[in-house]
Amino acid sequence: MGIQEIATVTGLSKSTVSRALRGMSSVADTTIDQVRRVADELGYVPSSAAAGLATGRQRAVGVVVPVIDRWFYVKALCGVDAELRRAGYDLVLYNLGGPRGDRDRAFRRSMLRHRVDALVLLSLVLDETERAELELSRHPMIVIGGPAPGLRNVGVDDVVVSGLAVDHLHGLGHRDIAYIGGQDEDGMNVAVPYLRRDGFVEAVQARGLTLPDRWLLDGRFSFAGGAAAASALFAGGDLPTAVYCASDEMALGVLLAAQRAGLSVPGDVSVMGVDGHEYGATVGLTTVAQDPVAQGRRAAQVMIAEIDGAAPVSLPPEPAHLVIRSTTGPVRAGR
Amino acid sequence: MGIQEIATVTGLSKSTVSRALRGMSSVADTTIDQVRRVADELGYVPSSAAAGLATGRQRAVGVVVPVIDRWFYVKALCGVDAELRRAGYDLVLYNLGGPRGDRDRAFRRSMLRHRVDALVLLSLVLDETERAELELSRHPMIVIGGPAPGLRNVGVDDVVVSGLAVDHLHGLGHRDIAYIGGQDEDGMNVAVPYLRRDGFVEAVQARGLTLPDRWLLDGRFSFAGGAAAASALFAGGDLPTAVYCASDEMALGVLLAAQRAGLSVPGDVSVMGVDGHEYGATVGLTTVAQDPVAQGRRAAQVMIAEIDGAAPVSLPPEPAHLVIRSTTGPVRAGR
DNA sequence: GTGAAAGCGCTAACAA
DNA sequence: TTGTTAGCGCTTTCAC
Repeated sequence: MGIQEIATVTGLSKSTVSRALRGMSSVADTTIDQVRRVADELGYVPSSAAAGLATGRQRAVGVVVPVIDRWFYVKALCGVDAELRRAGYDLVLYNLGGPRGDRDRAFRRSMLRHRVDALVLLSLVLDETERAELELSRHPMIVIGGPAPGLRNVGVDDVVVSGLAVDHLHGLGHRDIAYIGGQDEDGMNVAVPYLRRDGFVEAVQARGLTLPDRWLLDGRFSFAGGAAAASALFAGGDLPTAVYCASDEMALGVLLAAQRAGLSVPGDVSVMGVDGHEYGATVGLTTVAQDPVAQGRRAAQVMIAEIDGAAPVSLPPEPAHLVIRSTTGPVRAGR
Repeated sequence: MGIQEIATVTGLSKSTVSRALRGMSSVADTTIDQVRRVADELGYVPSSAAAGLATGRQRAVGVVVPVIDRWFYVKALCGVDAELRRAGYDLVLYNLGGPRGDRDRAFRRSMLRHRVDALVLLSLVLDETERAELELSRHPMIVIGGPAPGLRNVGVDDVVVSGLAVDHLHGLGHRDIAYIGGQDEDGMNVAVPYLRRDGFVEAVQARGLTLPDRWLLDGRFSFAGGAAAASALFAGGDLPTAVYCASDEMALGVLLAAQRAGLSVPGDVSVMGVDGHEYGATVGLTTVAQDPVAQGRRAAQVMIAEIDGAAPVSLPPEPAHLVIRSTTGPVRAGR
């Protein structure tokens, strides 16, 4: 049931069996074959605890998420997972469980238990204590999503993202553009919403457009929130000709609200989002797409390299690009 | 940096420190306090590998998913996670990576490495070899979602689910009901789609309704698939008065298709789904809701109990209930 | 209430 | 190419 059994059955020593099992080149091919065969017959299952204890490497990386059920996190998780799987690493998922989750305990209790060799933090903002605690653990770590003080991150440049969106709308002749953003209370990196909004405001002002306060709306980064914000917007007088949403989910909500308000899209109002959510493709939503799966892969690659001793690298922003579909169009003559 | 340091600093023995750290009652309270204080000062972090090796318990459970980015799996994962966190267990995520993922390797390589004490399989159908291999590992295991041969499962009764839907529509006067289902290629338990469809066919026939083949459509369990199937349906002549979808995502697609076809909902056609997807609430989708988070919690509870030696229990079906919103209504007079 | 010592199953020098 | 010998950091009898 352990390496020892195989040793006695084959008449070899534990060490040779261990080496053979790992296919080390210093072992005779015939020996390797024999050991593997016997291992199979015996139904041998390696113990990662023992291996980990002996080597100090767990062959696992931890992924820390503020909450699980958000489009971005799920996609990024997929990417991290794919890369880890390729490299033969296991993935330990640490969910902070939202703002009400007991982060402290989660931190000490598990993440630091030497159970993982590196940490990928999804869009996470840590406070001082948390950072200090993690630093102590000397794990390589990286964050995906918004920038985090003192940690490297892989992610798009959110200011640029908003610039791309405004470019597109402005190019279509839009001068009256509303923004729906806000904060995702359950834990999106607080920086991202600000960056997208600031990028928007900047871009709009750079083009000399006016931006009344009532066109800066809060959609809580959710479908329902986007719908609610847009309903309010559409119910008032003085409509914008375009609505830029800081996420596709909110934009989908805006589309719903427009339909309910009897507004045609893009006839009466153009709508666009950010992300590249699957639903967007089928409803024809124009968006600034990013690739969170690729970001996840990238982060995992970097972590694996550093576990293997590579020097920490700094990372350029990930690409984001405009995907023009059918929810944006030229501003209607007469408006 | 280990238990030994604490021992030398406090002048106690390794064993006492170990006991104190775990708060065992045979240790003097003062000693416990002292040990804990010193541990904190030293920044002690326990090694789960060492503890696992010594005890044979990893305090971790594995969750195996066919793919990650599906609503149901994500929700169930949340539930499992919440319960594990409560109990101080870690969650190791094994993603089979869809049908093209190299399941074999995934199985042997990681899942069985004694890294976890139990396994929660999400909506998974295993082949003989896989089952045999897992059985060998002697882990407690359970599946969430569709029934799986030879394994316990927690999940709704999918035949009943479809019955509830047909009940509702029939009660509104609908006699011409189409069904959109199909298979989710990327790995949903193949049994679930069949059960929902069979439940539908059964219920419809029990009420003496006719069901032409062309009203049994394939929506691939996705938003885009539902939209495509419904577009085809709405483009033909001889419309049903209601469409029952085996998932909310497909139903959302149907809503989109109806809008595009110029059909009013529920005026021209009633639409309903299954699941309880968040988006459904904001668009007003009638559905048969289930609670995958609760199912995840339940599965995790059972696993934890069995790790602690509880006898395997068998589980009653999880509840599912009709949520009537605004996409279903009485069949229009004259139809 | 505490300590000494023997592992848990593997890897990694160091020899041979 | 293979074997010997120590551990990795913790838990757990068994004594005291």
